[in-house]
Amino acid sequence: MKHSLRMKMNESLFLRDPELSELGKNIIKYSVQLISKQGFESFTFKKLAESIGTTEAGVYRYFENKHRLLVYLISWYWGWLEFQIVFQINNIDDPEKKLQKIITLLSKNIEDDKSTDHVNESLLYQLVISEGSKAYLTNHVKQDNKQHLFKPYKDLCKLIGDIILECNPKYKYSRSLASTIIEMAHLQNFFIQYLPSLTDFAATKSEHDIISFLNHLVFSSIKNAELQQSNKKK
Amino acid sequence: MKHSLRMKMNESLFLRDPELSELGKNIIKYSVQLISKQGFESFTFKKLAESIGTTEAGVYRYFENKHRLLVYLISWYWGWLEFQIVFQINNIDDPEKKLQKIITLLSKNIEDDKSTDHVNESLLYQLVISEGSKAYLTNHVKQDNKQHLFKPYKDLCKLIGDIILECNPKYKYSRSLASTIIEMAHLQNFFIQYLPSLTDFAATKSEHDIISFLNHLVFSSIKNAELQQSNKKK
DNA sequence: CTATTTTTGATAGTTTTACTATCTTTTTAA
DNA sequence: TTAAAAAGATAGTAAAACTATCAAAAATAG
Repeated sequence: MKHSLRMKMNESLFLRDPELSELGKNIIKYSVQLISKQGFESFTFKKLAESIGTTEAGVYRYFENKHRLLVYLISWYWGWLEFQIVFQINNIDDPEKKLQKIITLLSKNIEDDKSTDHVNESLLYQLVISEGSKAYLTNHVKQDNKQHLFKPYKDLCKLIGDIILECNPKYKYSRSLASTIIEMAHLQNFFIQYLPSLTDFAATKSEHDIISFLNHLVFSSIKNAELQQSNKKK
Repeated sequence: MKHSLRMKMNESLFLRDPELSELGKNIIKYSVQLISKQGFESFTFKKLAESIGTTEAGVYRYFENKHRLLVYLISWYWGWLEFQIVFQINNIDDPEKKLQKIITLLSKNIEDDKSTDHVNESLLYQLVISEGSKAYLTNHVKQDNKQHLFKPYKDLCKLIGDIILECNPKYKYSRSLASTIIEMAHLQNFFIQYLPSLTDFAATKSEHDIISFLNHLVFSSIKNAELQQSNKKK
């Protein structure tokens, strides 16, 4: 039997729920294509409307502006990823193994998930790598945050943070380490593709190197209790 | 005696060197003000021209477009920061102490440096925190990179990476760790200001916590030799 | 199964942004 | 002191980012 996965999205993100109509689903589908291929800056509702075969006004009925649409796509991704993570670590007891699994899921380009028809996760992963931080790097972060637009990201960060605490309940930087893992998995990926000299992986250009790096970084830090106090004194 | 510091900038960044005229210096000065206060997206050459008291065309004589101006400002910052770092670690022999100094310089909001008249470094630091990654998160990274627009960032990354290797010549991820330090010092700063639940520092909102976190993270990883091979097998 | 509501399509228009062009005046530097 | 370079002033274009309106089509409720 086939299962289909549906995210429940924050309603302030859209004017009309795009998952409830063909046009809406097309807006999602084609915006992922266009943004992942040409970048968010050169993406316009006009181009989107043309590639769908509707009009600009049609798109504006679903999304207030292109930034909201971007945040929608990215939130969708975080929600989807959290589900994948929860699913995949479900039967694992060892928190360290959980964390390793998470690092892998964050670092590896994913295949298109057939249970979500209108979203190509592989393209969406590239989109989140290149455009993800633009969701919050705006002068209206505070207002957006008040509307809980970043909840999926925060939830994921908390989930990972809590697993870090399972590994070492005395670790003091669980949230910051969690956000570091998330951001760095993506950013090292971006650097490998476009600015390889900012990484050590120019030769192989392999995600496995990112995974090794992050595992080493994360577990060294989590397991190292002694330094946590002493650094402050220096 | 007063010293004045002058960065030599990549000439593809501008059409006319802004450091060589009053108008040019004003473009730098006021763009830092405007972008750091209102954000890059709402920044326009028209607003800039108005606040300087010149015209849009005047600004276009110096910079091709606002993205080039942004990259100019950010490159200037990386160049300036590298100088600060080289200056401050000059008499330090212990590479670990050097690295600690660097982490501190990256994480702490800086005071306005009087040796650079037309640039307010404190504002520029906020600008780099919020807009820094927009320099390279574009669909024209590759072309920009071919024009060496990101050289100052890469140079800094190499500088830090080399010091990491001084600490432990066998450490395998010096570049990636260096870019992680740079990015995270800024991003945790951003998160503290705008999305504190992504950090562990919501209570104190203090840069010192970021410094402690990064020190712990970095030195745990650098000093932990054993894990470097074993993780691959898992 | 028809009447009513909702959604979409088609068209048009406004304001702002991102630029380009041109000409004149002022400043600078040989 | 004169020519070259820079700055000021003005105008204009193309595209982006919306808003508005009205008719056609589709969904749905009674």
